[in-house]
Amino acid sequence: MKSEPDTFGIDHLARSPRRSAAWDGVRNYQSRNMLRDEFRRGDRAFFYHSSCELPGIYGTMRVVRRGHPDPTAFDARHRHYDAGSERANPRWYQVTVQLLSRFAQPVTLETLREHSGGPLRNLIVLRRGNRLSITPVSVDEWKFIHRLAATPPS
DNA sequence: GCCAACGTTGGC
DNA sequence: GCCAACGTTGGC
Repeated sequence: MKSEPDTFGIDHLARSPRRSAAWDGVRNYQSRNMLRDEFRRGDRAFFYHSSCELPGIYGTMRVVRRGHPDPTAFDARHRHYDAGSERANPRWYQVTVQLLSRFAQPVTLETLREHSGGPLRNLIVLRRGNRLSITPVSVDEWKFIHRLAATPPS
């Protein structure tokens, strides 16, 4: 799951109550479908920092609440307001995540790329032209990236 | 700041 | 349904 650390990074999550926060503001239909339909309580996710000095994976999270309507879409004063999303028929969804682990060292995009011909050849984040902020990760990819981070999978 | 690569919008 | 214009993402 990607986020810009200037807006909401792993430090923000670490300082949130119960190290938990809503993953809101997603305004892409493919990502919305994953938030609404595919996430389950207990699912794990990487926290990826994008559009920053050192893009890459900084830690892991757990989903503590599955998909539910994103309230920021209903708030006319909010940056992510969408008049097309009504409470009776919500357009945008969020999950609640909780910080699980922070990597001692981030696994940078550059490091991920070093394995784009091998174990990470199917990693969607590495795919040219990928524009999704939320992408699935296979169990093998999950384990391999933990080895790169020198942190045991949680 | 630049730019490639996408998604969205809206006229037709 | 097509497609040009525009907006966004995100690495560099």
